[in-house]
Amino acid sequence: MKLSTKGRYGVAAMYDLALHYGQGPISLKSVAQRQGISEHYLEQLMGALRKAGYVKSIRGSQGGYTLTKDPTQITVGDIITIMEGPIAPVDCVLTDEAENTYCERAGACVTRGVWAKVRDSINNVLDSISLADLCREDKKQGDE
Amino acid sequence: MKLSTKGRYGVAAMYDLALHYGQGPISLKSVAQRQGISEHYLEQLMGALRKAGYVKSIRGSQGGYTLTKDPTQITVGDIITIMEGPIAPVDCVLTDEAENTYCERAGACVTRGVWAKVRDSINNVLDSISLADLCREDKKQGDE
DNA sequence: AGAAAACCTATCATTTTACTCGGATAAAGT
DNA sequence: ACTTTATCCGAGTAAAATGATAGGTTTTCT
Repeated sequence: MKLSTKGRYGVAAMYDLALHYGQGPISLKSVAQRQGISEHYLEQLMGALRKAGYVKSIRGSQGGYTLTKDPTQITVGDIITIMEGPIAPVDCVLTDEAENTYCERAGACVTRGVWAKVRDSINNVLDSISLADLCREDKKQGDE
Repeated sequence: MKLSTKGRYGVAAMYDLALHYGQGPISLKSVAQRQGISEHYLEQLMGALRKAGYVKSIRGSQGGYTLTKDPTQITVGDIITIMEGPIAPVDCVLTDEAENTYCERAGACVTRGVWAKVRDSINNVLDSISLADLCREDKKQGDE
């Protein structure tokens, strides 16, 4: 039940972009340095976020990335879903309809209910936290 | 964020043992057949559960496994923890003290709070469901 | 004795992970 | 125009994890 670096790096990078929201394009080089991530690897991850429409890229010198939406409108759950696919502890609860595709036991499976509850509780947490929330948290720590 | 088969098989097997609790030793062969698991692989998994004290084994003909505690006293969280190690989306929240071991950024890391919340919400769900709960669920479905 | 079962160690094919490498393309400043 | 700074794109790759399988030993019941 571990998150891969894709998810962690994705959230770290998006959080970094949120901290600089409104300051023009931010280069991946600077993001990678601040967050301690391989720049080249991060490039690949940002491609996914760009295709999903969460970030916009500006090529060329002085280029970089910016969020396409306000940090209040992007949740940690959004990012994780893009980076790692739908959150689900087992494939048979990927969607509410996936039931029969993955398990012939179908409705008779009592453990399936457990995994669905786990999925929902994870999603509740992740969807309730926006990038803006993280930025607020950062500011609070800086004040101390 | 997927559970491995270790966790799933472990819960399935323990659930099977719970259904037969009080009926003497249950052979892994029968468990494996009912749950659709490789018998030989399941053997390895049961070793971990035995060492952790959740099951007792009786060797020889007519032997098998039994739970060491009442199904009400064993939670899904117990089993998953044995099979997959402590539940935590990232290593820096394995324990509340793991902070500094895994991340020099330590207290300044705002995402760490997110992972701790996810960890707690998963554990809340898993620790709240006992094997007895699953058996009750099974009976309910049988009645329909 | 013979069968059934747990127990133990080793090996292995496949997949996933977390990268690296090498370039192509694009825009800005000089 | 040229250089620099970026994003963009596809391939390759070493290491680890996963999900087993293989083959044998020991124990106990009938």
